[in-house]
Amino acid sequence: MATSTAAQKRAQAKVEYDAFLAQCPSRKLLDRIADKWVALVLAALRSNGSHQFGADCAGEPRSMRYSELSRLLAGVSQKMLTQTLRSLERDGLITRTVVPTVPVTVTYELTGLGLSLHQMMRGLKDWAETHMDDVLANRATYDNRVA
Amino acid sequence: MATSTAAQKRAQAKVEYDAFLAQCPSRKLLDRIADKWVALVLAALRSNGSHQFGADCAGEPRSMRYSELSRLLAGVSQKMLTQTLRSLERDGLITRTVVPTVPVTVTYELTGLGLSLHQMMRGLKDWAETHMDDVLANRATYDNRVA
DNA sequence: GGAAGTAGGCACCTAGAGGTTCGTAACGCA
DNA sequence: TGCGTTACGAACCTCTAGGTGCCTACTTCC
Repeated sequence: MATSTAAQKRAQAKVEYDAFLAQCPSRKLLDRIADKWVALVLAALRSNGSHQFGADCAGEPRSMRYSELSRLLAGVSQKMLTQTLRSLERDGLITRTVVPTVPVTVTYELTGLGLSLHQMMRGLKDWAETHMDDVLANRATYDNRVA
Repeated sequence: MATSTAAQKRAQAKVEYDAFLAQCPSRKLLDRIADKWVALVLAALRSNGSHQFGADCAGEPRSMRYSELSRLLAGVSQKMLTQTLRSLERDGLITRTVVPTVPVTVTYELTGLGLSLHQMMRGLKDWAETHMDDVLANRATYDNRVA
């Protein structure tokens, strides 16, 4: 039943392309850091209590408690914080250590890998801060032209 | 009615933090490049027909036709391709030029801004390629410990 | 003359990201 | 005695990014 050749070839190409994407490391990385809170957690663990996204980074990575992170990233729900921390730990980007005090204390800290990732994110941040205004300006004029 | 102080203060902090996030340029950039096809389109416009994510970039940015992109990024639906291209054009990252031949021809090309963004993305890609294996290895051992 | 290409628009549908709420167990504090 | 904290787990709910399918006019190839 070689009904359609062109359509079938497209479908074939699509499958192959999807397979290619599924194993592309860059894509995996994008999926990782695009999680809403990942970047924030990374930045927080690198900071010392300030809210600014990357305006600190002076000194070595800090270890932080769950509740401390929760307060710092005020917008995060407890569920998402837990989920994000777990996934980061799973990927070896942070370490989780439990101290059995009376109310259990859990601290999180960046690993070397996490640190290097955050380093990379700073490059991203730099680009954002230097070019994002242009982007927004372009967007505004575009919208005006259309509207 | 100062019923609850602690809970209210948390709510307050959350609102402020959300407002802070809403205007954070880094976050806007992340939202931008995390769109499923943005990175692929950028890479495609920078390539010359190869599928490899960034394995080319030899030479100046190419201009590409809609159908050409559609074939190259085999997995993308027409809707998403159109949508992605429009939003990229809106942000001044690519240009769209219509040539009124008999079947209208539309070509897309990277702008300087788009080019610099792609440059930044390459840094991301480099990180991915050097460190992603570690991440995946960590993930595997973590999963084994738990399961 | 039907299939295919050219560049999309429009409407509907679904899976999953992320949020909300509730509960825990043991303790401090007013 | 009842709220607050510590670090979550489980159920439930919502919203939207992204996918699918169908449509257009016009043309050209087999």
